[in-house]
Amino acid sequence: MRHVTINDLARRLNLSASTVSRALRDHPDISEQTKERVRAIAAKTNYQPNLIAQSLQTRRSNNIGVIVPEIRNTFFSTVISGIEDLAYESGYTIMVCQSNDTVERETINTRALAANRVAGMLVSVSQETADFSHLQQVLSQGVPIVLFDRVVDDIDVPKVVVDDFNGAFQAVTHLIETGRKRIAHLTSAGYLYVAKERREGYEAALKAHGLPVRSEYIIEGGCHEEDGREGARKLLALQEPPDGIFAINDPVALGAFLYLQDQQVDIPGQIGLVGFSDNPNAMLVRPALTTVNQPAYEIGKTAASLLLDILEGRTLKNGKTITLETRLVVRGST
Amino acid sequence: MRHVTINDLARRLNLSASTVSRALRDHPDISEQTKERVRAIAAKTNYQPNLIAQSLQTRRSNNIGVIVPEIRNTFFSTVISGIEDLAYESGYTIMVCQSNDTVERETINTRALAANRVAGMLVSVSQETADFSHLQQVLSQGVPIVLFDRVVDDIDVPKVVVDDFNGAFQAVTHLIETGRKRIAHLTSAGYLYVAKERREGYEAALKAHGLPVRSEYIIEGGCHEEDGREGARKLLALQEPPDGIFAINDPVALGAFLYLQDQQVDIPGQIGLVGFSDNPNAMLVRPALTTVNQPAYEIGKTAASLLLDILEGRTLKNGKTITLETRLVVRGST
DNA sequence: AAATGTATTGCAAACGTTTGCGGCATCGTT
DNA sequence: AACGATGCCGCAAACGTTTGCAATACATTT
Repeated sequence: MRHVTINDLARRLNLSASTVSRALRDHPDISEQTKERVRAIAAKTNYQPNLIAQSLQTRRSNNIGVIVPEIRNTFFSTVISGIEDLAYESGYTIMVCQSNDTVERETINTRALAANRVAGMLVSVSQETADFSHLQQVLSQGVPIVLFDRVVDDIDVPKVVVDDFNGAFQAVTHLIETGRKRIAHLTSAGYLYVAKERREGYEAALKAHGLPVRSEYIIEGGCHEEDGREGARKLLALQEPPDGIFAINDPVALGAFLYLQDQQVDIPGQIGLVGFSDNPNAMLVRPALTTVNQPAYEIGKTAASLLLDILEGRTLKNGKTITLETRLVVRGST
Repeated sequence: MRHVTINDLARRLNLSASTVSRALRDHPDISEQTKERVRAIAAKTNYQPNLIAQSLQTRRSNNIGVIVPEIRNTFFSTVISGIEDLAYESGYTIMVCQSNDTVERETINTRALAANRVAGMLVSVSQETADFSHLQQVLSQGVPIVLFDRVVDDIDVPKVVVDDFNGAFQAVTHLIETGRKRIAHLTSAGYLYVAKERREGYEAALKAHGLPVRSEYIIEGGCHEEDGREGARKLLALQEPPDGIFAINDPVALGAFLYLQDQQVDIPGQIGLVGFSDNPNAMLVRPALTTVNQPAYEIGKTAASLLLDILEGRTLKNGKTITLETRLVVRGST
């Protein structure tokens, strides 16, 4: 009813703990015969090395921390899936925290992970995060960080992002090329890098086609479905409603979609709609949602592999940024 | 550039490590004055207790392991969300693993978590799992387990499930009451408890209304969207296709939905369709999918609270089963 | 004045590993 | 026969904590 230790094995075999330890790690100093004996009894008693003790001794850990705004949200859960798959292959375990999009909880999470002495962290910052001292503190303790998706500029670590600007540019260009002239943007309040990039892509596309950037067409809200509903409501209430909407992500786009549908607005006839992420459920609505594909699983794998490179000493911990390609997926909503 | 330890603090204050330790945990033996000094320098140097060392010493850990078939899959990610929220409140961190529905990886995961000396485990078994020795082994090491959703009968631990039988019974009854007589069931091959229960609910509802259980109407496949497509294809190919379909879960139902729609089948006119889980995207299709609501977030919270009860000694670790209610949500697909 | 009590601190062992170093056979070499 | 080399193993310290016990200083009581 208790975990069997290396000392238990040593006692049963009349050996010292050090010999058992070395035998288990196949040290050349130990004779093949005793190695056999040790392995046999280890298997028989279901011995499992205490990674806690091991970590303490070797000062290295085999788990990595992950912080995301929220675990439900299929984008992030898919990223986590990618992270876990790669971590698993490399013998790491992941500790997952969610910030619920508050800096406060994000800060507590970083502390908890640091206290747990994770080997490194993968984080996607909260919507509120404007100050990065909690991340700097982690770095100053020698714990490497890799940021993904929700990255921040002012911190020199590797980052994995998609080409948000270009994705947005393509999306809005597509709306324009299909004949829309009054194009609105549903974005999020806060300091999000992705929001900034996508908004700039939106504005650049308008300008590139000689269209004005109209502030009443830019609605700042949150990142969830209800924010999309709310944004669509505001847009419809304008005296000159838009004929195209580019949403910061698919949940927001779907919220807008459902609201517009409720209001008997014809999509794509009256208003064309484009999302961002290519969540699986973007294909479910009718007309299906045009969106920008963002390879969530790949992002997770890439971020994890970047971190593992650092942990295994294959690379430095400084800020190269990997930008994954986005791809416009045209469907019925435009 | 390294973690500051209790000894560092002791040295800087000309105190012993024990005094610092006691001061930090507010032990009455220590004078208020030195407590202040210790707290001050701890804050200033950003001291964080090494939980690894602490765990080793106290032989207790503050992280709990979670194993699910797959993290993407909104049902499980929502459950994890619930688990994390509750764990966070109680000062625990979660280590998340996915089995990808194989026993092999599930077994390795349990080992890894056990080696990490988690305080307890929350697991939803894989589709393949028929042998539970890996779970028994964990239990025999004194590590409590709580099963959720994908539970197994032959193991005496607390479990959190929904009333699968009844949910299925309601769903099929609803199909019958809306006039269908040839009702098919898309289920999964394997040993899944939930599959068994739902299938029994399906059969019981048929019998209760004097309808025959026809084996050609029961398609065993997997749990994903593509399995739903495939199942629907097989059903349509029958010389007497069904007029109602009850799917084991929403992904499968949506796969069937999309296939039927492709084939110009009228839903609900020609075939009525019911899913299980009430994923958010069940509302997105048109007609919206009738489904059985399964409170994923609640399941996570409940399972976590059960485990925490055990960990904090508020209850025993034996097998009470908590059954959460299911609720039929009638929408356009029936 | 001695004894007792109280407040505050330190010593040292322990948790389960890993690892440098030294010890002791056994063996082959000269 | 003496020597060094080699093979195999154990001692002990260390990782960063916690905690029982002892130690010290001072105040209080009889």
